[in-house]
Amino acid sequence: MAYPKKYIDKLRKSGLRPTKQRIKICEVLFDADQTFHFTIKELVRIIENQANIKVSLATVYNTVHAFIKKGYLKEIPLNASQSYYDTNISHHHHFFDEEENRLIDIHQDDVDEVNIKRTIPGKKIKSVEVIAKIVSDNQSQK
Amino acid sequence: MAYPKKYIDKLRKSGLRPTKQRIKICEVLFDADQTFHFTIKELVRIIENQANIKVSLATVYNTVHAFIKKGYLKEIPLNASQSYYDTNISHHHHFFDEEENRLIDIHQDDVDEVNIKRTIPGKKIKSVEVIAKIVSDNQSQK
DNA sequence: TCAACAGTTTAGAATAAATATAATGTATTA
DNA sequence: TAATACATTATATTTATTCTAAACTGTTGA
Repeated sequence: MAYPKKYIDKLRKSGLRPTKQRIKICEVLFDADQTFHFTIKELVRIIENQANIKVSLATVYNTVHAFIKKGYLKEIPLNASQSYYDTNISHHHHFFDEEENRLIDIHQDDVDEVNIKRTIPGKKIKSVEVIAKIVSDNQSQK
Repeated sequence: MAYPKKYIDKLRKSGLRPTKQRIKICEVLFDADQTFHFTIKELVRIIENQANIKVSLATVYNTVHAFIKKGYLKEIPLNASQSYYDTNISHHHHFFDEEENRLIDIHQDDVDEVNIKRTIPGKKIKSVEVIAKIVSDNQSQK
């Protein structure tokens, strides 16, 4: 019952009741000293490794999606076989290393503001994401 | 045997032998007067509707992936349940309308060049894609 | 031209991510 | 604290994608 208030609030605001499993998910996601990228499977594995709480895949999916809807997490647009999520919800972009299946943050300061001149009637822009795919640079410029 | 030479070449350069099925795939993809976006299922359906050739999913997957590897098609980075491909391989970007599951091209001229100041040692940038998610703009600014 | 080979097609099976289901359990409220 | 509404879970389902192996076809060279 001594759940951290900040996580109870986060869950409530996301339309979820604070439960043992969900609090644990919050701890893993939001206690970290750095933001990080994860897949659902990885998140389940982290929880299993650092707590004696059993959390089902379904609960993790539901909770993560509720947080995304609320804006506490972001999904990273990528054509990978699994979905990747990000605890860093600030405006930033990504490198994706296809050879190592690895995501690397690009800070907002490292990319000029992306200014889209075209508009679509009746629609507004919700988000703008830059994905830069990187590969090994074997032949350096001779 | 009267297959168009341009498609025989395209297939050969992609490491594939020209076959009836693959030529048909080429015709659907590259004869169109406009570039377009598609999923594998849609492509199979188009072929079935406009030809009396039976093409299996596996053949379409293999051929599309060979073309992507060669650079004749592009995969669009998106977290949709299916993969979306693009016959427009020129440098351009996309709106993705999540409400209607619809992709819209943004011409290169409509976005300032994305200049990434950060580099990753040993890696080079292979591609840079901008995805702008759009949603209905109901409450116009009052 | 045609036999032999290497590569191709296909239906169906396998895989895997994501979602749905329904029985059991738990937080909330009055 | 009882009743209710919501959660959790294991399991089943769905769906995209990849794999497989048998039948088929384009290619090569004699």
